[in-house]
Amino acid sequence: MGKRSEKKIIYAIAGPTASGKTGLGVELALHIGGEVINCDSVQIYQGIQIATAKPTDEEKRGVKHHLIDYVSPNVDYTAADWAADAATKISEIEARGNVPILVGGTGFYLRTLRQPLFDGPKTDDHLRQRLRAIMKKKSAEYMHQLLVKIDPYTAAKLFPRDYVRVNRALEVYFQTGKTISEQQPNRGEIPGFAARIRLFVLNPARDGLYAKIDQRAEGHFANGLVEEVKRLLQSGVKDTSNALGSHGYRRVCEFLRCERTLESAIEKTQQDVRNYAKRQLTWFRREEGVTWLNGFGEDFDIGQLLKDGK
RNA sequence: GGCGGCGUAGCCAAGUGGUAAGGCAGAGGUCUGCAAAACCUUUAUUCAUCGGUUCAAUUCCGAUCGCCGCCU
Repeated sequence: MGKRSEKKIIYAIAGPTASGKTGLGVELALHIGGEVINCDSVQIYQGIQIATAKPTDEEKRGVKHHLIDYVSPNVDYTAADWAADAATKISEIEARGNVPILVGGTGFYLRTLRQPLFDGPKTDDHLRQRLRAIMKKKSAEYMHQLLVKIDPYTAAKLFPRDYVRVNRALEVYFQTGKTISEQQPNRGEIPGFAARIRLFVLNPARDGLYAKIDQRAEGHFANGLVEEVKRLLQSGVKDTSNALGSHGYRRVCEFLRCERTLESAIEKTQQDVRNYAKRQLTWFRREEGVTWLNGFGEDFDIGQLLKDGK
């Protein structure tokens, strides 16, 4: 049994937003008896629907979907959380004799699954807020100067204004008493299934992709995105949460705070998503073992893909 | 028809008689527990066109074209 399972493939379908991952994933699942594991950092949240392009029941076509709609939007979920949850789902699905299919565009999550993060401390929200407060009074550069004294090696590798990473390095030091640079080499063990992951990345023509993104974002607003955000805020979701910081939501929150017009919220959202799609492509270009699919998901025939892959 | 203003990269826009700020978009990149985040790099042999003055013009002068405003 052991030898047999070593050969089983785990599929992953990634690519920029609006490239047709969802449809292709379902198509593949129907073809080979698969179950989808969501690999999108925002689709994991419950209650945020309209602008996330989560598959509807019709789109799922009876295929089981996991790690979707299952975390409260008040929780700040992380890549490490996802990697652990995804690993569990993979073994559960395979135990059922089905094929796991990872579908989503969060490259960092996927990488975390294949190459675990260093064995570091969980985020300490209190500490993070305190550091952020200091930064607000001083500056990002000030935090970087702090890091220069604590961990010059890491400080040298980071841009002074890249406060997300600078602050994490600071957090790790304050939490453990050891610098992040001395701990980072201690990565978690690569899971046994990692080598069985077969990664496809969709890559449609840029112009067509951008056009689709613009159209999609406009549709989200037309379908009541603003109302959805109002409901979420009323139900107690904080506008500082990761969930409401995502595309569309972030700009609607600004609109509701009267910081921009509705029209500019739409335009800015379109811009955000286009820029994001470009970054996703940059990410996957550096990822190991990618099979590129030059087109939208609907441009490919699964039967043919599987044949070509052999 | 007359008078005035304007014409700088895909867009917005600064500027000076001495050899083109900045922002956005675009492109490329970074990424070890916020990743739909955060950050980095890069983009005009050329300033509507033609001619003149000058050692030197995008900057001054003239003409032409285009746009805007006002007047008749």
